[in-house]
Amino acid sequence: MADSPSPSGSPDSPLADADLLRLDHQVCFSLHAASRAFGAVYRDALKDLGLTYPQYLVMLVLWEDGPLPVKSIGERLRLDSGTLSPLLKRLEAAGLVRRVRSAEDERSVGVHLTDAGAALRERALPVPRRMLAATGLELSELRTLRALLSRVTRTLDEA
Amino acid sequence: MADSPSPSGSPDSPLADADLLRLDHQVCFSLHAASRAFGAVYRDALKDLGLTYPQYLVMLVLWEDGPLPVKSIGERLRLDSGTLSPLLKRLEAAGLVRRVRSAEDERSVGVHLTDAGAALRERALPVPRRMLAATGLELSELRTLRALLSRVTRTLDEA
DNA sequence: CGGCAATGAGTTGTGTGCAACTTAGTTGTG
DNA sequence: CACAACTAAGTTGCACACAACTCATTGCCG
Repeated sequence: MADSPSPSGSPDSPLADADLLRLDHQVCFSLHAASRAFGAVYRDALKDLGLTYPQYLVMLVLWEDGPLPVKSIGERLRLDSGTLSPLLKRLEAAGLVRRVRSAEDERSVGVHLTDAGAALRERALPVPRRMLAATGLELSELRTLRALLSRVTRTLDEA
Repeated sequence: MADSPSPSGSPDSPLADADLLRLDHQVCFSLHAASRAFGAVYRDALKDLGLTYPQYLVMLVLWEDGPLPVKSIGERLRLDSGTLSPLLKRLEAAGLVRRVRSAEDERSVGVHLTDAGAALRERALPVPRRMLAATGLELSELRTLRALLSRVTRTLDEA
């Protein structure tokens, strides 16, 4: 993963196919690898709470915005029911969440925090600081990273 | 995913826990989401080749550096044998790869491209350009992104 | 009103990703 | 040489992630 500068001339000149190929798979692989590296550190940080990283993301959404239908959680986290249904079932089995069929629209299921689920927030508070420290990035770099990633995701989703 | 600026004052001042929490999960979630968004576009681009994205990464390594033991592939892709063994078995079943037990060290298994595996490279060549275009990023931004991600991964792996 | 497309959740099947373990082969040390 | 420590692959079990599907409910349109 060393920084191998392109062999082809000046900074932003048109690149040869071979260089493009290398840059592409460096970027995509870096993304893939970074995502999994984060996962590993989160796994460790969340071990005591009994949460996986995707479960933690769902809890974050619920801690911030109270009871939500499965659909809305899926929109925020970019996840479909095929992923969320079993995940929420596990959170319910762990006693952190309740699922309530909506009265107005019986297709919809609202996800509510239990007392235990709400209480877990306190124990989760130190996690972000620990994660940010583990990245070793400056705040400005984090913001750059977030902005680039958000933009890429938006663009890719349109295609 | 809107850019919600921190409510707490100046650019890089110490942030409150609540802001940190938000920034943390914005960064980590962005990474997670971007990785999956890439996966979706790759899935489409690789459909015709009959490869998944992780399988494509393995093929890229083999196309670049010829026959390699499973161990080396794992080091480059940051994957362990638990992931690689079944993946390689599928590539072998697809006729793209052969696994050969090493004679010098019988613990080691070398992964070799078959003729079909080597030939597949031609059909994979247009994929990177298509992916880079789909990101909508400038070359300089791609380089920034790659550099940041590589650094974060390295730092996280040390922890 | 009746029927039919659209919607929300859930299920099934495949493919990662990783921890924990097993198996077989190798190396270092007394 | 013997034997413990180590190493490379593979296996097992669990939890995503997503495509493709089912099922029930809702909304719309003639």
